[in-house]
Amino acid sequence: MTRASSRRPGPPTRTERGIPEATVARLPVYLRALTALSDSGIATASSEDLATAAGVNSAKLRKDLSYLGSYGTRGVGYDVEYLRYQIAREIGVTQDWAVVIVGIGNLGHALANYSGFGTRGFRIVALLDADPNLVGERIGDMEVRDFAQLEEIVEADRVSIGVITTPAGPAQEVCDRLVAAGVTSILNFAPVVLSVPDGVDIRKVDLSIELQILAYHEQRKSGEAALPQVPELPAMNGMTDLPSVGGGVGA
Amino acid sequence: MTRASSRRPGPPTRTERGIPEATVARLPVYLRALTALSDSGIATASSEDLATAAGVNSAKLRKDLSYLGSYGTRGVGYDVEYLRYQIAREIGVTQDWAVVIVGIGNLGHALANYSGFGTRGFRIVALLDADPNLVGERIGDMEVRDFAQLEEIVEADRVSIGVITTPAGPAQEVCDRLVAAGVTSILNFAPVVLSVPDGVDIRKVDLSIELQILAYHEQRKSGEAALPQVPELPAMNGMTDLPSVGGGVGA
DNA sequence: AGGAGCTTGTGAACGTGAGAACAAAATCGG
DNA sequence: CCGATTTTGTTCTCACGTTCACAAGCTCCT
Repeated sequence: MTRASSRRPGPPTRTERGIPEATVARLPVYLRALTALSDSGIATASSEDLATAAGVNSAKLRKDLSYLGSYGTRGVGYDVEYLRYQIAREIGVTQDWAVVIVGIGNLGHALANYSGFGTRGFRIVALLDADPNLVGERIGDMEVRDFAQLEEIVEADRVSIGVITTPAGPAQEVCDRLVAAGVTSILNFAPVVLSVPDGVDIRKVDLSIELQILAYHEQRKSGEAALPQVPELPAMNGMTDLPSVGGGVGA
Repeated sequence: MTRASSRRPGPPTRTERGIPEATVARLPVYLRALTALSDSGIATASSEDLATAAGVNSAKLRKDLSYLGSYGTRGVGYDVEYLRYQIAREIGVTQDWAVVIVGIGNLGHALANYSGFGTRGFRIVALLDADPNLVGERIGDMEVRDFAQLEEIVEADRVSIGVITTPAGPAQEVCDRLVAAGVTSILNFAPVVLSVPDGVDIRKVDLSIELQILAYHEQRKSGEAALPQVPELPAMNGMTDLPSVGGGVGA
């Protein structure tokens, strides 16, 4: 994910279509905040209002928005609808993106059932699984299809985004097939590090990792003193039956 | 999440229990990589091996590990089991953390069904929902209980981590109840910005946002030229029926 | 018309994170 | 026992991200 085109010193490569990655990650948050404000019938909002709604501070928000252009009015604020459209356009959710979900286990099921998908810039065009027992099952108004059909589906529906909700084992193979079929963006829920060629973007969502990060901070809060300083050599006999940490929510 | 205790210049507050947040976020990844190596029967690994398995570069990995102490051997590498234990201890997953899941919709169901939970340092002690139709339903070997019982469950089982998988609407109220009951770490899947008092850690997982970030990059790849430069004033009549972007995988 | 009062957009300072490069320390072979 | 080789731990430098602070610009009131 080396996407910042760094060319020369100065501010982090502004203008000419180079928005910092950290800003890109926040644009969807602003978009949601604007949608909420819009739904409340609010027509204009200051950077302070928006920042509160989005959970960031106002300076950061203003700087982020400044990468897109000057869409505010000094002394007044931002027109909610107008800014919302501009951000949606910048992100690319004014058009619909075709998505396939591969791996219809618990999580794949949950995502497939999630109704608020089609109305948000993304359209699930296929649910795929290699398990013959699952193929044919109906979920909502869709039917699970055979993973073997991947290539023709990607071609027919111009799919550019794939979601992997398989267990860890087959994830890399599924990923390779997706890439070979022409998918260039992948959202991975399997607890493995996937490798993809240049030009393919990949993002990972991992429940176990999130929980472990919380656990780290939690440990700090409760027994700051209960934590032994640095036990140089823990009992070796206990090490083979450690809880097998390191898994994930693969299916 | 202002957790770095910055006191004076120099390297980012090393030693005395101050591990940079970016490093903390990678420790679980290393843990998983070590577990995989261990399962393959590999006893020793160099920083290069580990870095490859974890999907980072070796300099970063060595620096990250150096915050924990000197657990490697120069000229040799790291003892896989030993390092795994040290990281697990640092994160805090050598003990078991009690977790409650609130909101048993599609996603809550999926998480509840996910079997590989108990063996990884986290133990689901309750599935809660306010909907009487759901209360009593069996999922695996657990039964959905009434959200009203939250306080007694948190107290009885010393729950410190809560997972919110409700829709956006009730999420803040659920969050407040969790905090009031004594939960100090929250993992939020609802598509809203939750506010919590100091001392409570919160992390967010949001499918919509991940997809939107992918869409942004995807848009760059395909029509670099198809994208109009900066349309200053889009047709106003089209703006009210924009796809209502900004939702999430709230349930 | 002109000044008071807001609010944006941005330049500059600061802090954090990443990567290159190398000295220190361990093993191994002769 | 010593030098060659390997690999860690750490230092230094650069890039990135965040925050402060303020000039520029807009509206409204008198």
